[in-house]
This record gives sequence, structure tokens and C-alpha cells, in this order.
Amino acid sequence: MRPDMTSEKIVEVAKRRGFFLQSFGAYSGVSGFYTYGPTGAPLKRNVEDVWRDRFVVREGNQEIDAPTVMPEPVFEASGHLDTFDDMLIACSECEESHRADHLIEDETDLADAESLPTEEIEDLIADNGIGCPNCGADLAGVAVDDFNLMFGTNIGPGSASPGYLRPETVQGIFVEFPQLKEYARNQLPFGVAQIGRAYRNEISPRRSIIRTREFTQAELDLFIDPEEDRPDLSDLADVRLPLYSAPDQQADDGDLEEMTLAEAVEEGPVDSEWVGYYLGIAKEWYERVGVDMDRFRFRQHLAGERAHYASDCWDAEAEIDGDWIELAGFSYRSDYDLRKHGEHSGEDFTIFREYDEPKSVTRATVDPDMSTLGPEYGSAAADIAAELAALAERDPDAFEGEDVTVEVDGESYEVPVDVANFRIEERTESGEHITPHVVEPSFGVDRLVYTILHHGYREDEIDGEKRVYLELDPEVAPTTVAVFPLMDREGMGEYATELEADLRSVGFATAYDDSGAIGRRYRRQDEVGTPFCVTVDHRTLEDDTVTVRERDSTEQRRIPVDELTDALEELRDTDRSFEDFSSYELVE
RNA sequence: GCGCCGUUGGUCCAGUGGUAGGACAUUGGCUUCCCAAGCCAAUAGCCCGGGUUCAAUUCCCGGACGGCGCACCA
Repeated sequence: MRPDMTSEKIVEVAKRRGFFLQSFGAYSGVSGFYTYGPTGAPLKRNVEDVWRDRFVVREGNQEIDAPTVMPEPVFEASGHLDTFDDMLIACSECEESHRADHLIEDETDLADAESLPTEEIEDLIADNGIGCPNCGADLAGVAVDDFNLMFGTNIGPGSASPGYLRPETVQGIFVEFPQLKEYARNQLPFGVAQIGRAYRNEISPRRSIIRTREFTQAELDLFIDPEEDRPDLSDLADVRLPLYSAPDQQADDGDLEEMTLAEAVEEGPVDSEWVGYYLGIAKEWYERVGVDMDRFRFRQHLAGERAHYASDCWDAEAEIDGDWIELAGFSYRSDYDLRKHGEHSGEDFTIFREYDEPKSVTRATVDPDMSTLGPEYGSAAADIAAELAALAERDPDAFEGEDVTVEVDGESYEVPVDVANFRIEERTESGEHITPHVVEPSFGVDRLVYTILHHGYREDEIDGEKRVYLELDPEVAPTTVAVFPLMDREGMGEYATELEADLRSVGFATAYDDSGAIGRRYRRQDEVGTPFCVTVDHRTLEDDTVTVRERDSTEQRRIPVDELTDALEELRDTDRSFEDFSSYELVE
């Protein structure tokens, strides 16, 4: 890490000024849980609102809000029950901790040790004489600790219905797909977003709100027809992307390359144009909320790093004190999740895609006469019927003779063709069922809040006095405008109080402060990133003008009170900056 | 989960085997008034449990929490 330890200052300011603090301090705190304070909560909420504006409203996507507790079958289907279940073994000699399942996979032919129960893992380690990779000590007889990263609970009384706190918000979208597709009138593509909490019982939470046990994700799942749907890149083609591709990461002198979105998708390292589409939107969005683009990049996952379902995966990363932390993941998840939920639930997770022209197809079908098969074959009858249907599709020629032979569980059965009711049918098909593919941009909100604070942290000097301020965009700053009376006398206090109430009534996040010297009040607002301070002074009482002071430059301009609301709204909601208000009289 | 280091007002630190001091912040008063001025006063603290001791914030053990390293982070 670099000597520039802004992180320590951020954590200090965060606690002192109410951005975030470790939770449950009265009970000595619990690792990995944080509470957002009076400044942090609005900052976070504003970030979420801006995300919603960009990724839901402006993209025409839908938003849902699913439960955080989900029943076990959801995670059997998603694979989390297996893959979030780590088996750790600690060497009794050197005390190094290892993944027990990985040791077995390395030392034996077993490829999927992860799914075995703990006792079998212990036996396998003993039977194969597996030793500690670090010091070589025999690990036989050493206990394997079962550790599931999901928080478990019981739904209702007793333990008959186990549930888990969701380890990612997205499963709440996937499981409701059969209904969500109805809301989208069965038309692809459509996107469903969710902002919410997710939970992981991390072994070792670290670095304040960067790695916690409860965190907020903003995720979008775009469901597409992989053959038909293409993103419209026309507005984004020229967006420049800082890309750190897998080959660049593996090269000795590899560095990130900047290229336009069009280049990156056409001949560059971004495989999926959908992923590219969201990289483009995300880059502009991160810039909008205050991430320093000089400390920002998209990093491609290395082959071994990718989840089993993802064909192309990129992370958005920000640099914090010399370390790169993950802000978001962009993955092409193919049809993996919907297919799994379809298989496990038996529900329909497909979409019906109509052909341009209805097709006439000939198809071999069977309609087995179960009243014959049943008495004849007993419990095997159902399987035989299923196999007949499969065979008809696979190899219609098998039905040419008097009898047809099918194999079920290693047994051969001869079935008369007329009992199978084999037919070649001419049918009109107007379309087919497809399982949509999923493109998933997934954002970590807490880490982004942290990055915004970190990248916005400034120290400078005003008239020889040190100043700390946060350069937060007016769109996300907890307070947009603070109102001060220069002094609390001669009616300035009353005037300022009313002015603040007026601003609040039209929707501004405001603060009021009449305590101490004016300079001190400016500094207080600087430290929580309030972009504008309005001061009521002697002249206000005469001509109804106030001074507006901009945080970064500390420049002040005198603005008539009846133009104040419009000016502040422009400053907050548009690209116009304080410099664009130079027609107003500069103070001093 | 392992190892090293740490934990003293809201924040940042100093210090001690006989229960503590500063700076900043906060609140009130006086003064001043457009960038942390000054003066007076007030509020507020030794992470928790056990042990050693006449006496533990201080020494020892354990725990919680934090930082860093290892491992983990589909």
C-alpha cells in the first residue's frame, strides 16, 4: 500500500461526521456490520436514486423488491448450497488453513469433492495420506470445519423448513421469472432491477465498509434472446473505456489500454457486445457520481476466476490507496440460472419465440397405450413410455418393424409398435420455447459510497488555514445547501430560518447553522461535502439578495432570493456549474 | 480461522501498579463577523471477563473489536 493513507482519514471523518460507523458499539461491536449515519444514509440513498435513474428509468427496465430470506430449494437450484459451503482444514503443525476439498481434488482423481459430506472428506484425507501443502505434516484425523458462507435460519417453528439470507440479490429476480415474463408481456428483451441487501457470513470482514457481512447491491438482469437481440451501441460507441484485459494482466509489462467502446467490442477484448453496452453506461455513470476516472478501470476476469456460468466477465475497479477494489461485475450469465431454476422447480422458465413465418414440420410422435403397458410392465411402464417418446424423436426408423426395443435401467423391453401408437405427424409450429440468456451488471453500493468519499477527499489551505472538504457531486451530496445568518441579530436569524424552510419545502436537502463564526460554519459543511452555502447578511435585509458560496472554489456570488431556487436546482440537476453563474456579482 | 501489532472523552493522542492529561470538536456566556480568531465556563474517557496484588487503566491469561499479512472472497 502507498504511504498515502487516505483510508484512515476517511474512516475518521466518516465516524465523526456520521457517514458510517461500526454497528453495535455499545456491545463492543460485531465484525462486518456498519450503520450509515445521518450523512451517510442520504449519500447512499442518493447514489441508489441516481443508479435507479440511469439503469431502471432511462433504460426502460422494471424494478422489483424481493424477500431477503429465501427457502433452501432456491439455493439448491442456484448452486449456492454447494459452492458457498467451504470445508476448511487447519494443519495441526503449522496451523495453515486449507480448503479440504481442494486438497483432495489436487491429490486424487475426484473432481467434485466440494459436494461430499464432511465425514467423507475426512476419510478421504486419511485414506489418501494427504499432507499439509505448507509443511508436509500428515492431515489424517484432523477435523474438517464445515463453513457455509450463507446465514442460515428456520422459516416458521421447528427446523423442517430451512431458509437462508440471500447471498446475492439476483436470485430474487430469477425465481420470479415465470411471473416477471408475464409483466413484460412475454417480449424479450426486458430488464429487471433490484436494489437491496445481501448477506455473506464472511470468514474475515475487512477494511471498513469494503468487505462486510451485510451489504447493498444494485443489480440488473437483462433477459435477452441470444440470437435475436443486439444492444444499440450508437450513443455509446465513442465512450472511451479503460480496459485491463486478461492478456494484459498476464503479460509481464501489461498495462491497461484505453479504447472506444466500438473498438473494444469489434476487435478488442470485450466478447459480448451486451457486456460492452453496460461497460459504456457504467463508465459514464461512475463519472457522474464522483469516481475519479484516473483511478478507475475495467478488469477482465482471468479464465480461472470466472464463475462456471459466465462466458465473459469484467469488473469495474477503483483504486484506493494503491489497491484496486471491485465496484461492480458485468457478466454474461448465459441461460444457466433460468435453466437451473426450471429444472429444479419444474416451472416454465422459458419464453415462447414466434417464428417470422409459421413452419410446417413433420414430427415422429408416440402416444403409448398405457392400459396395455401398465398391466404388462408394472412400475417400469412410465419409464418405458418416456423412453418410447425419446426414441421416436431420436430415431424414428426404430419403429419400422412390428416391435420396437427400448432400454430402461439396463433392461430391454419389446413393445409392439401399435401399442406405442407411433405416428408421423404433419404439424404447424408458430414458434419455439427458448430459455433467455442473462446479461448482469451487478453493483456494490457500499464500496461505491466508500470510493466516492475517498476519491472526493481533499485537503487544501484557505488563508493559511488547513481545510478538509469532500468534493461530492451536488446530485449525491447529503446536504445540497446550508443556510446561515451572518449573525443571529437584526432579524438575520429570522430571515435565514424562513429561507431555509422555503428551500426545504421545495425539496432541497438543507442545513441551518447559526453557531459560532461564519468561517467555522463553512468548514463544517465542507467536511460533509455540502456544495453550496447561502448566507443572509446585512444587505439581504435591504435588497433581498444573499451570498452563495461554492464549496470547492470558496467563491461567493450575490444572488437575489427570488432567483435562488432556480439557480440551485440548475446547479444540482444539470451540468451547469457555479462558473456558469458569473453574471452574478462576485463577493469581495 | 491462523500470526504480528493495537484498543485511554465525540475525534486524534500522551501517560501511570495508588483510577488520568492535552489538542481538536461539542454546549453555554462575552466579544468579533464572510472562511476553523480570542477569553471564561461546562459536558465527556482508561474495550470486556478472569488472574496476580493491600491496590490493575497499567502486569499475566482469555475474549471482543480494529489494522496488516496468510487463508477465504461462487
